[in-house]
Amino acid sequence: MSEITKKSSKTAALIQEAATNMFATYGFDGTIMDELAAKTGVNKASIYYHFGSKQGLYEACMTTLFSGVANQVLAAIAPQDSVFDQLSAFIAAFSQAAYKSPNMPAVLMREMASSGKNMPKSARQQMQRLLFGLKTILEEGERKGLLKPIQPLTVHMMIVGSLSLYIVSEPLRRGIADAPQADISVAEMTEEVSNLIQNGLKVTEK
Amino acid sequence: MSEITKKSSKTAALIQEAATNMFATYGFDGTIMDELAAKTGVNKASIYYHFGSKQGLYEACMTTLFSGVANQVLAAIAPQDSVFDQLSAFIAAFSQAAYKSPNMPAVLMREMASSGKNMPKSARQQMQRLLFGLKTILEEGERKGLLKPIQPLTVHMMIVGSLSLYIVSEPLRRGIADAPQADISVAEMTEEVSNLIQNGLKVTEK
Amino acid sequence: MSEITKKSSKTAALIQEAATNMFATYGFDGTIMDELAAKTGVNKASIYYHFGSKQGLYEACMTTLFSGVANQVLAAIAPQDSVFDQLSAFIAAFSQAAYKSPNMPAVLMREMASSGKNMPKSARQQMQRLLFGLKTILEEGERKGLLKPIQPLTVHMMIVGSLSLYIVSEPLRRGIADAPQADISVAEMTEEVSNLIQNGLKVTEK
Amino acid sequence: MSEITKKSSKTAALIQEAATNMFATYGFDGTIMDELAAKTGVNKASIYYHFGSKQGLYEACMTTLFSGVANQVLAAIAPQDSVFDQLSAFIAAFSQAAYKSPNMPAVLMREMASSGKNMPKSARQQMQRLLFGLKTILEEGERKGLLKPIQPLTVHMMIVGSLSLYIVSEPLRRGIADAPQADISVAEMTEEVSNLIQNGLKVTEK
DNA sequence: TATGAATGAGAATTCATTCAT
DNA sequence: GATGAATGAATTCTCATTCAT
Repeated sequence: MSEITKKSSKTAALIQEAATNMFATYGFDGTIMDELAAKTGVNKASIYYHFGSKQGLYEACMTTLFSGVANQVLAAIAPQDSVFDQLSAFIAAFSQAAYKSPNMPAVLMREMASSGKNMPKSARQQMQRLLFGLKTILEEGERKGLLKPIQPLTVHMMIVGSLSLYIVSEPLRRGIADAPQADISVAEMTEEVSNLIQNGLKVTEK
Repeated sequence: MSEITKKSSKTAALIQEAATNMFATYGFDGTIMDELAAKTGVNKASIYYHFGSKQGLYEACMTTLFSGVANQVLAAIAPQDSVFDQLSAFIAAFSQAAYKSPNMPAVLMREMASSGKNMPKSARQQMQRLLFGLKTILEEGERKGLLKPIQPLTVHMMIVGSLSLYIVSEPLRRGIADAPQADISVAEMTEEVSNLIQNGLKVTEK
Repeated sequence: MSEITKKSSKTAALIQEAATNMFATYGFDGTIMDELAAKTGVNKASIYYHFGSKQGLYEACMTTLFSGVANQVLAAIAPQDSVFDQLSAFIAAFSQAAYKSPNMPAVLMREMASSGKNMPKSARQQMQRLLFGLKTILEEGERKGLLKPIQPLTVHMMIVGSLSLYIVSEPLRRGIADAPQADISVAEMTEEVSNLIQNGLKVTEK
Repeated sequence: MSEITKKSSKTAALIQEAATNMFATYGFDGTIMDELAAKTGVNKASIYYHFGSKQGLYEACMTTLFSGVANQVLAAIAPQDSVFDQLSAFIAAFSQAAYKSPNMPAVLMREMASSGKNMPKSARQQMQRLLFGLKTILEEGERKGLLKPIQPLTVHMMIVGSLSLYIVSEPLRRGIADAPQADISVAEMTEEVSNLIQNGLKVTEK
């Protein structure tokens, strides 16, 4: 709907998947339509037939990508009862979603860096859904006297920022980390982030 | 010498400053030499005279950008005595550096997203210096029984990731945050991050 | 049969009408099959089904267009007795035909400008019929001592050129004419052309 | 000035000349930038460097073309004293200008056919200058009782339309004219047009 | 140092046409 | 007859880089 006229077809899906990878890896400007065509074995004109333009293709990719992540995370917190389980589930689900689809954090960081210049509204709204979910958890925790008051956005940025950065930097890290062996798995890192945030937020009764 | 042939001059400085902005805003591929020339009023050939190539210009920009940040942060923790003060200073200094030069987090996120494809070694080393500084603090804290054991990289990612994301997303945020009034200042957010991390890491004697 | 394979049908007629407009407005090269399809609501492949190719479509359009005009003009002079009435009728009929179907003069001028590159033979023959009709009138007038001798082609060009130019330039004229109020109706202009030509050709007895 | 930034250089002149020919011969849409580059031996990018876009190039060509013609014609009538000599000179000069630069009538007819869609304002103004010159002549003749009253636009169309059509159709004519030998020279045709118009306009004292 | 001009190698987009259903 | 999908071959335009002055 709107201008993103995604005509269903295997070809379109094939293109979109490959394009999402390329956009995540090389960015919008670094992604080359010829290469996408070559990579998918699809004629360049077909890409334009299905998506209208590079921008249109990008928007289709972003919308699908971010709605997928938002759905996964929100689905993961729904069945949880306690505030801490919800927080745990939120972080774990986001981490898993990002890890399984590392395109998302890559694209997210790039878009953030350019103030979302190319980001379609629909993709932005998915991020809003996530933030809203987190906000609900934090407010409930605060109301019940379990969590210290804090700006949801701060927590959101800490979760999304740290995990995205970590996952995205996996290839690069071997060069920055002081020692390769110091590298830890995403699971471990997620665990640490989750603990740190929960410890940091927990109301400590004296 | 190396490859970064920065012949000092007012022109070169002018170019580099504008280029840093453009690289941060549009990325390496999205930055166009013609536009840089137009924006600075400098002849395109002059840019090549001063920096050799787009890549050379980029590296000069990155090196300056990141060494500045690393120097600031490390200078800020040096005079601190207690582990907590050092941690505090680290976070505050990084936040201030990023806030004063928002090009840095933008470039950082972009580079992370593309696995540091265009990042010169010298710029990477500056990031390593930062991580090493943080590691030193955390290890000392752990040795003294003040901090829980944690991977320095985790903390690094939380600090750098959350603050970078926050600062960089300032323009975009009005669209993502659920309510504009929920937007908080960088100082407040930094404070919250600092508290949360210190609370989360502090060893709690029962 | 020939090359103009016009399979009659409502669809074909619809296409041809819209195509004639587009060819007249944008020229052969400027007319785009996709746009024609969009404008008519007909599937692009259908156009090819009915007309074989863009060139085939063009030829069908041209033939219809020019034979219509030639028939109208020749039918108008047939019932006239005097040479002057015939000349009058010729000019008036051409003017009316061109006015009712301004596609014709537009296409005519374009084709002339490109040496009739795309013009099918059948359409050219219609123009020849017109010229032959005019020639017959002029020769008869000359034989009877009523008209000065002149090349029929000269008169033909004056009639066709001036009226075509005038009719076709109606939209543009508001910009060229020195004053909008100077703009006159096609009928008036035709009248003036007719008078001027007849006055100019009339043998003046002393 | 304006957007038509014609950076002076031999190359630019070379390009513009060849482009004018191509635009006249093939029309705007039919003119291919690659061919122009090949024809001139100039790199394609140079064309864009000098003229910015195909449209920009077109506008530069049109402006030069039409101002040349207007200048020639107006210069030719200036030294004439009598109204009839001025009229004669106008027609002869336009004919010669069109004959020497047959690009002009071709382009003119094409532009008229598309309502001047691509015609820059500056080129239109040149045509206005011409029309204004003719108007001045006709009004003076009328005031002196030498010429019948007539709309200047009618005469303008007869002159420009007939001569343009004639000159432009030279190649095509062999196919339309009833007999090749009936073809007459531009000079003869111009003479006939000139006589016809002057005879037709002359006030005949009884 | 500075600059106007030039260019090779792309890169996005278009368009007439075809084909399977 | 009709249609969605596909495609090869252009075609316009871009961009980093170079060069002569």
